[in-house]
Amino acid sequence: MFARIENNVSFPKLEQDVLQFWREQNIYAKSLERRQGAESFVFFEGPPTANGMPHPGHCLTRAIKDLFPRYQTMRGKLCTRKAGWDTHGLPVEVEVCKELGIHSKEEIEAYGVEPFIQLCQRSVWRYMQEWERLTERLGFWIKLDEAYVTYHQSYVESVWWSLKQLFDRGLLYQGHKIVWWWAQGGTALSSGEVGQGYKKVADPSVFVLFPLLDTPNTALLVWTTTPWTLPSNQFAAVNPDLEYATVYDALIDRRLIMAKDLVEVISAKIKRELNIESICRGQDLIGKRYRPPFDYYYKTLGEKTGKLRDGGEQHIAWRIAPADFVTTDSGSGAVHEAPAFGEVDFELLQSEQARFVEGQGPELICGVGPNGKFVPEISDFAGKWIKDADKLIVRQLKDKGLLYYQEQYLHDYPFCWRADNDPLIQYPRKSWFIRTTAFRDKMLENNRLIQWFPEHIRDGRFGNFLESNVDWALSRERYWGTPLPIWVCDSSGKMEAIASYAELLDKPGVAGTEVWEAAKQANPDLVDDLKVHKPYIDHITYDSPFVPGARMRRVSEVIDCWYDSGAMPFAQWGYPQSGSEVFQTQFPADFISEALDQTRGWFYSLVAISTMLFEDKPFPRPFRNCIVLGLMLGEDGQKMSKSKRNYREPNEIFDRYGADALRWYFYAKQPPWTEIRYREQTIKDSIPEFILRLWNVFSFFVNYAISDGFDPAKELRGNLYDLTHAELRSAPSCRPTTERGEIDRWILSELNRLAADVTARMDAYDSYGACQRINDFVDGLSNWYVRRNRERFWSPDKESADKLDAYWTLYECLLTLSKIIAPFVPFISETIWRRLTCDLADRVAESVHLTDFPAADPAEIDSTLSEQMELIREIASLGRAARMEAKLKVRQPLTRVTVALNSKQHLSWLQAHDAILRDELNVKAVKFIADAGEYVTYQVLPNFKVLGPKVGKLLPALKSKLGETKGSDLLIALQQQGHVNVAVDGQTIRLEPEEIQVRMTPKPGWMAAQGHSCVVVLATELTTELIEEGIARDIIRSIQDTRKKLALDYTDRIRVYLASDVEEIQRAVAHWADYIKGETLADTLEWASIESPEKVTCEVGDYTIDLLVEKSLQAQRV
RNA sequence: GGGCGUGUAGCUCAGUUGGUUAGAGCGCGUCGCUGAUAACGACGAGGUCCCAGAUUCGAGUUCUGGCACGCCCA
Repeated sequence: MFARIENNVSFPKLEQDVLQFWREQNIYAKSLERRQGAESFVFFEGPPTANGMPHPGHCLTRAIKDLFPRYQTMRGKLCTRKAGWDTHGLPVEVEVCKELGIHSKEEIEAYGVEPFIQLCQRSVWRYMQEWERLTERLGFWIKLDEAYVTYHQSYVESVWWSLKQLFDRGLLYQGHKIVWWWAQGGTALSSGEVGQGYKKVADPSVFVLFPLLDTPNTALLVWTTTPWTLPSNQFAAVNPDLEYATVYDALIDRRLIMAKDLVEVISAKIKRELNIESICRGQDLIGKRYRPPFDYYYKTLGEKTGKLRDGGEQHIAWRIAPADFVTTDSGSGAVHEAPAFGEVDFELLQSEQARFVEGQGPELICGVGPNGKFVPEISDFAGKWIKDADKLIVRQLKDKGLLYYQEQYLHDYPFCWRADNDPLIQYPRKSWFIRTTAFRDKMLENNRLIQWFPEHIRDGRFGNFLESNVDWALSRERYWGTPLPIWVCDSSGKMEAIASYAELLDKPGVAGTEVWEAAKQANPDLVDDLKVHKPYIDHITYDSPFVPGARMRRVSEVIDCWYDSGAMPFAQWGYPQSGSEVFQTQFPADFISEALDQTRGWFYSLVAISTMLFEDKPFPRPFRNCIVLGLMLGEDGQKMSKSKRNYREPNEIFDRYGADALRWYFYAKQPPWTEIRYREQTIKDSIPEFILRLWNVFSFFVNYAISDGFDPAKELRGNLYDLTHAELRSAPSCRPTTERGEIDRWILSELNRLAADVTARMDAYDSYGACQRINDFVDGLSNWYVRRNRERFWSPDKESADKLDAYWTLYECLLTLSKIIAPFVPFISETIWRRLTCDLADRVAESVHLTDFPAADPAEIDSTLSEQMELIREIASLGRAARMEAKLKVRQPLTRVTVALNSKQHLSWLQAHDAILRDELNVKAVKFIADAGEYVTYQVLPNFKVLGPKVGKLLPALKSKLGETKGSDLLIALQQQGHVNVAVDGQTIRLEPEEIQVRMTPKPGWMAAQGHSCVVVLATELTTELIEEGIARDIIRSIQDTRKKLALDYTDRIRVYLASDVEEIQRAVAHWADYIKGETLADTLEWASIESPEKVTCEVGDYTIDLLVEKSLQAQRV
């Protein structure tokens, strides 16, 4: 027998019980065992960093990540889910620095790299427990105890192996990267740090003359805001698509070239007329040589030329180059290029280099040292701090007659966030790169095969990013990260890559391992994985294979931690040192999901690495389907922020509303890729809207089943497991669907349609659509099936086939539904399943998560019945609307409603089911009519979708023509002839029945409501009899209300005393006494004068009546 | 400055290939039910679909140009 449902259900409490059950019975492990040998559904976990508290955004990611693996597991796939943790990188170092109260690299070095990385290693687990607790509490099933960890030796070695592949294939190279550089601190800053330090400052803005070599007395007018970069000038850039003017400046007797659109602006600045002499396109200026303002480099390299790739020869520098970033927003339309001090400028250098034969093109010129002071070659300013040199440089320009105009320029410029008087400069640093550009087309090709949700990511954000791919700057001059596994010969500079620690130890003459050994001896608790990290790994050297007597030493850098996470498809298994077999079966992933910010992060690193390493695989894209989650905002629509407290902590949400409420909110309130506003109220709402509604149906079933002794366990026979329809049929009293009543067949049909629809949508990764269908079904189950069938459950005949049908039908609905919703709301579904099967515990799946996802049985689906039921629900709804309009409450019986139908399709079915409408609308009769000319006017409209393509421009004319014709005449003609001819603009159009649509409008004077497929008309006249019956029902309602206020049990019998002088009421009571007594379980119904303080006064129609209700003694004896 | 996205009811959001009454939930209002009861149901009001042009017989939906907001990159 089922256990009674407690009155005050607490979902968080239920969830705790479920969690305990899952833990004790290892349900997750069993769900995997059950699928051993089955086809895989591969899921990759994008590793989070556990050095910060998890917040609601992480809950969303983890909820989505849980949904599809659970679903696919129930669908029969084997979906192992290996957790992972991202542990390297700058954020970890920053956290540790904060604790130590230090900032710069010097301070880290002073503190000691060895203790520093030991702190880093411990710091990454700081919030581990919170993460694990949240993961479990949310119901995210993943193997936490087998998690991959990016600092583990096996993981690092996998990464090394992959880098060695790239190195050996010539894809890993050293080059320059322009970084934001803090000269005083001697370190590069991350973009996040740079973003923190912008200030508004005034810098010099100078217009400088670059005299052209081959055009006499003519100079290019060049603009810059950083005079200190002029000595390092290599090019001048113009936009080839802009128009440039040659103007004559009489005052200095020179011709100047500048953007045509800026002539006026500049003329206004210098306050004199500039006459345009000629105009050309920027394209025509490309290649012209000029003399730079300073000749520190020009004097040796100025005449140097190099061979071009496509033949010919050209000067390597100091000529005009094309650049589309040049605009006419400010300046002169020509820009000075010092590639050392700007990223776009550096790119320009690279594209120039690319035009030359290897080794013949321009080299980077950098006249400033890492300390921000000029190098000795810049003899006039050597040793000067760059900003201090600005003035001197401008003065020199003036002396040389090259300064055309100078002003102050107000703009935002980044400063160091730790020392806010130190300006940052863009500065070239040696860096390691991966030649990803060589794989651009392959990556694009792979990208095209990925299913992105939403779709626009593919050609939008991600596709664009790939299109404009630049080589991956891999190295970081930091401490806590995967060391770059490259050793350099200290004599020849030749290099090789190492794939594992063992390989390193096998090298001839290896030395330096004692540093690690000593550390381990001093502190045996030291994690062994640290031996492949800085500083220990840096001490390991070996004999150079290139130069006898020389040694190989590791380069100092670590790598970008995005490379770590992008390597997870193989590194999580330690491949290829171990895990080859499992890697083969677990690549690529069927499904991954992260938020939008991972587009250029994890999604890119996965695609890039897999494309480069697994070219030979038939399927080198690392994942097939990817849901890109929207960003989550706080309650106020702003970014979530701890300090603003604009969101409630996940743990509090779990305690107040439960994990299911949160999950349902994530899945059912919006598609996952939209921006989500995290609102506590909306999370709370998912309880009454869905979870509680479902629970009420379940509780209704259980409580009645208990009182009626309906006990499936006693009847079910044979092999049971899933309690599918077929298994339920083993019970003798469980009749075939075809033998059950129509409403049972209807809800079972809906149930099977639901299973089919949810399967289709989930297979297409449309979780939002799936939830909408589930919601619709639960609504129909609760507000139509249960409501329409309550009386069947109350029926006193416990053995009647009809009553048993009702029980079996509702039982099946709840069982199947619990399986369908299991991936979404795993807790309540588990509770419902287990309580519905409590007496079958050893004969069926112990957990709903160990069942198969319900398969729809097409034989159970009756789509005609669905349509019919929908229609009758629409009619009932329209009838209520009409009553509302007429201010006739449902308690007042009426003689008749008339339903005018658009189509006769379901007429006979409706006629056979008028009892439902009589009951729902409280009327004595329902009349269906096809020709409702008496009540409505017909308006005939073209069927636009069909006629649009057929008649095109005539459509508006046809529409008004149809409007002029009397609708009912047209319809009759159509019915009689099968078609109708309409003359429009001199043409005759033959209309078929399906080419028109009919709209009915109630005629004035009737109480009617109009829907899509019918009009419902109310007969509003009231007879004495109807009024009396209405009064009786009012009285019943009042008595029931009083019963409730007296807290009577629903089986208690009562005595009722009434007092009223109104004749109508007295007549009504006399007439309907038995009915009233029956409905209210009253033994007696007497007129009396009531003096008791218990007396209640009720409104009945236009009058009032006094009532006294007493519990009947007789009843107490029963 | 560039790329991408978003803009629909008081709020949160749907709206599939263009088709003529633009939907849901919450909130609000009115009413009902009282044997699912610390529940439940019905009905209603509420919309210049950001703006302006264009394409089309027809645009919330397609195109162009704005505006606002967000994210990423510079």
